[in-house]
Amino acid sequence: MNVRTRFAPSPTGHVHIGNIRAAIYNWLFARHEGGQFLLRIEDTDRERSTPEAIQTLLDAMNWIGLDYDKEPLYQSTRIEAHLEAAEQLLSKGLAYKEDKGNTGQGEAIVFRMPDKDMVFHDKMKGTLRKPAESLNDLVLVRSNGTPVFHLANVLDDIEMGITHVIRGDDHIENTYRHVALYEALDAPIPQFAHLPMIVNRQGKPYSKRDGDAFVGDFREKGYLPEALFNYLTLLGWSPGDDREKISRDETISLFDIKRVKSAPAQMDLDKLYWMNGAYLQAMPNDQFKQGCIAVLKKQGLWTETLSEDYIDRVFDLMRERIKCFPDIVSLAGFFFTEEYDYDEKAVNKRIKKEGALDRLLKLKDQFVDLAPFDVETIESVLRGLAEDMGISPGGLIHPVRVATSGLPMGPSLFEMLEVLGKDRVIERIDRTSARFNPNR
RNA sequence: GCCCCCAUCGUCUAGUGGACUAGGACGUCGGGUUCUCAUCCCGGAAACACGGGUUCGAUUCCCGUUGGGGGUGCCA
Repeated sequence: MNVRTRFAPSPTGHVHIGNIRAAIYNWLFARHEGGQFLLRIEDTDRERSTPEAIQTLLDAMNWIGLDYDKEPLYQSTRIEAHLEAAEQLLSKGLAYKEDKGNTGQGEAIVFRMPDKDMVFHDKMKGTLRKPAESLNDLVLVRSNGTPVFHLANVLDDIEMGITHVIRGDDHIENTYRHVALYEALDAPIPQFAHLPMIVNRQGKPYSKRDGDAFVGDFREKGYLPEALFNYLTLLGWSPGDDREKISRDETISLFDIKRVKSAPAQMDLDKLYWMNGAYLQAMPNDQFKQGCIAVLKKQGLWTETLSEDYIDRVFDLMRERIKCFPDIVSLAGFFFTEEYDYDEKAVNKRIKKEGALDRLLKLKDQFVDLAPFDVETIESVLRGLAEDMGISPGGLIHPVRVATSGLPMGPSLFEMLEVLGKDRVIERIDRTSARFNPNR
């Protein structure tokens, strides 16, 4: 069978995370089956469907890696066909005109639901049925002459030759009615699969009010498209074994719509963050560098004069500690500016303690004449001084770290100081000392 | 109200009548490695919503209850 699926969003300027997941499943199914994945843009709401909104949609799909076959079909080009089909249903007696009297604009065209229980087979949920008496007739064309979603949706799916409709399970109710429409239109009925929704912490459908509801939100926060893709893929589906980090190609070959869960799933941002870290760790060095640099530039921390050697060494130090590109700013910003912030708690604990500054300055004195200023010499001087002072190395290590980076944690201190360089280390210790000296 | 869908650790899930003292992952807690953080390693706590059936035997099948969601639009 020649499988053909589609993604049919209405462009609103944002792409909802639930919609993109539905798109992903359609895409995966089509790719797995060697079929086609098409895009239909439901742009009949001219108010919202601006060129920018459409571009946002296309960008989001491109970013997360959903390529589509053929040119997108714009629903607005199909209105004539929709109206014509409604007329035909009318002439066949399968629909009727009605004026509820409250519009004053004319008569609507209403589809007469057949007097029988509606049944369809859902690829995930099994056989679904609904009694005839619970299905009302369905408006196809409004009294103002515009076709409604149901008519347009079904007609366009027929036009595009869609064989499998994979969508959110909020559409189950519609499907009973759509099936009746397919029959009335004498068109082959596609297979359906209804995905559970993505819900928020309260178990309610994920909405924009929950934040992080749109693809763009994750992109802006520096998430990797492949990580989001992988995470979303696992939100409702699993390969059946313990694999979790699964490449795109592997997912395509493993994907089975029958293995999609039928219960709603909740976004777990912690796990997404973890997965992003897994992809970041696995990425080639150069790509990692470029990603970090992009964020630094955005934050105004980047200077073109930095030597290649310096940035390589910084990124080497940070490589294992970063799970999302923006982390480079909070964890390593001090490598790129003298105006780094001091962590208040760390300062209280390591700098403002009795005698801490004196010890720090003594260490600085040792640094002044140190040559070379490298990991080995720094470490031996520091440990030697600690021993002379009768304190543990940590008694010096922690204060220097806070003084030179502002942070209570970070990369290996000796390497960090070496990369920073002697002059800057001394300067930073002096500056810190002046700033927090109580006797000033 | 009526109709439809759903129900395993906090979260994502494995599980399709016995292999389950219910497995994995994220998170969390404890320990180890270490100059801190991260990584890594070891270990712990943590779930089959409830009640009836069916069966020699139910997480697994059926019914009901409860809870959540959706629909019942001239919205999509």
